[in-house]
Amino acid sequence: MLLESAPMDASALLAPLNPRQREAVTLPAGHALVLAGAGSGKTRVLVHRLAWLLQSGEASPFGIMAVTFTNKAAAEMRERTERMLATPVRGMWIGTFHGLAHRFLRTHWQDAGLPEGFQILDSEDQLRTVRRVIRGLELDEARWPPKQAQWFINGCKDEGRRPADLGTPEGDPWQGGMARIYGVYEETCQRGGMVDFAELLLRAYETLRDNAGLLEHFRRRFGHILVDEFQDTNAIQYAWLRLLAGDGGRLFMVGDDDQSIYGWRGARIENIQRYPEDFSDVRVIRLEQNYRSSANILDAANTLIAHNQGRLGKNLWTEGRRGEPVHLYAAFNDIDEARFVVGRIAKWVEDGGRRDDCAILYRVSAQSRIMEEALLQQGMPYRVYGGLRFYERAEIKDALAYLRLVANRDDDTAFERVVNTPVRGIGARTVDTLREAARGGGVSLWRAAARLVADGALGARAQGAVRGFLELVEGMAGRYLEMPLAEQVDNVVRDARLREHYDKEPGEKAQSRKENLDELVTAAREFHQAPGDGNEAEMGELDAFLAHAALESGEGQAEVGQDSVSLMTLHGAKGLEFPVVFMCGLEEGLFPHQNALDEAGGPEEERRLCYVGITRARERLFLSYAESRRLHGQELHQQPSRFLRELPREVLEEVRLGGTVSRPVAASAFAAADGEYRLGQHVRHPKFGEGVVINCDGEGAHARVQVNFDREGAKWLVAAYARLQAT
DNA sequence: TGTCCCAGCATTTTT
DNA sequence: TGCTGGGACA
Repeated sequence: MLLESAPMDASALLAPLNPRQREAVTLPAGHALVLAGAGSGKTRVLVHRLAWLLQSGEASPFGIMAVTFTNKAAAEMRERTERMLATPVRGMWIGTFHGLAHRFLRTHWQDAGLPEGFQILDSEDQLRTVRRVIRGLELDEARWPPKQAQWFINGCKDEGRRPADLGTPEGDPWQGGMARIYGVYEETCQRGGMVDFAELLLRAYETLRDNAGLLEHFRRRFGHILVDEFQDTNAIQYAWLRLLAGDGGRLFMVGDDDQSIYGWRGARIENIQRYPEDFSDVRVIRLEQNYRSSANILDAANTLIAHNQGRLGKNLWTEGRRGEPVHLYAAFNDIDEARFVVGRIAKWVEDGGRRDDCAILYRVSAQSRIMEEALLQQGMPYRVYGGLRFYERAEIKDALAYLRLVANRDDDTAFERVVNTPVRGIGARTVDTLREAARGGGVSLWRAAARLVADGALGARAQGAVRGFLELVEGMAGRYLEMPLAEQVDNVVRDARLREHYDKEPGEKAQSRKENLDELVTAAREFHQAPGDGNEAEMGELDAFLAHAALESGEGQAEVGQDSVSLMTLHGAKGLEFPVVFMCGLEEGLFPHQNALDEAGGPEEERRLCYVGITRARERLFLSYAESRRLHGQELHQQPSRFLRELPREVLEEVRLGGTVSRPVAASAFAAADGEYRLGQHVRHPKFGEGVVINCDGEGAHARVQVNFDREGAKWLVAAYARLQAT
């Protein structure tokens, strides 16, 4: 690694920090909670803390563990620390919860009760496996939706519960059924040597808990444990940290309860609240000075978040300028909103700004399309974050499934994925037979298939097809043994005839799929196993690559390289910042989202999400809502979001478009209904003339009537609540 | 066995 | 409105 600077001495290391940050960085050994507000230098404190521990001799790299949630955050922390110390840091455990748990399990697979070559199931693999289990149990998928079962299983694992812990489910058939599915799923995974994401954490936790020697070893080793985004930890992650810390360890937790937005996937905001109670001697430090946003933006954020109850409490402040007011735009509809946003970006660029400076944030991904259309129309380059990532693409997963079978013939998920991909005449009927045999014999699909072929128990056609498949994979396994990884990947694509398979697909898809397969070979060529710390068993190259693919699903979209606008969900924006931010769709039901409003704690989490969005902005913040919006092919008329009312009037400024307003068009209109309307009823509007009622919703004052007006082929949007008259 | 069409469904997402 | 998965059909 190339390092440009000389190592800093301790005072140089502390020089750029403010007093609070410095206090946190130089805390003496002991437990700490750093409440780091948005833009207060959270990562900086973590990195400096690492560097300080190492440089002051307080700890050796071997004695430090640093945990994050994303690979990106882990990589950034490592890089910045190494740059600061001007030397690569060896032996330190730095990574994601899942990555570290995986590392632990690879070394201690025997203690964990896993086969040496266990494979990682990503969410999609897990869902397929769950579905297979449900079908195997001959349960009705409508009553036992695989998605919900997956949710149930992961929920249990996140809480540390095994099927045996669920008790006898008298009186609750739903819970009983789910528990049964969970139990069989667990057996299936264990038999196939498959480990899902939640299992990585739970298994690592249990192994440590039940193995005094191991626990003692790791407790002695890691004198310092640093945790990023503490507010996002779930029950098992926190339990694991507490277990590791024991009596002697030191937990250095950094987080912000106001930015907890992952409650819906198991994050426990309570962890951050109970931590000072669980350990008696926790030093709490608040970082409240913000280096990112203008005072107006901070005022908006502070006032908004103050509406939440039970906060640990923080108030962001800045020495910086007051800045522009926060702009608010009330759009007629979503198209108008998009045009407004793009117009403002164009203006920013005209004035010398970069498109890179601008981010469009929205609550649901479905909102991106209308924005994309507007951007496209203006020929403005943009990049949508999120979506399918590289290792999640079908063609990549197909190729990897072959490799997984090469590595582990008992991997049923991989088997099912490619047994008939490319089509080789093994249809649903035959696969059913295989499943039945596997279930009956308590063996994997591979073994069942091998036995059926050997016994000649299949029909002639199926017999040949299945034998062909078995021989194909065995052939691969035999030949690949001595090959370097990249060559194995290259060969698997050729041997399985995947390119030919995708060629049959219509459109441009085939081309991009083939390019992705080429890219996979490149990825394999460039893949280097993360260096261990010398105490670990070395993994095979193929196993390591497969684990890498599951744990780091790769970028969503290749780097564009050119100056472009960023589009992402509010969740996706966490941790980022932009000079210009547009927060769109501030409407009741959309943001806060209706589904969240129906959940306990949902409204507050939505507010935190809004807080996260606001605090992404450095200079200029635009909020917008639409009176009417087309979503899922339905015209929606929602009230402006409650969050808008909760913002301080003084910092808001409503944007009015000068001159004639060009009214965007839409197919229908709503009206408040004084009288009673029926579907199909003809009505008259003073301006738009004759129309037909196509939708009635609600009663009395809350009633809404949707009317279709058709005038000379043109379609019109009527401002909401126009008066109608029955004709 | 493989393909095509239509019904049902649609927060947020990392590992 | 646009995708997915299951069932009907060739």
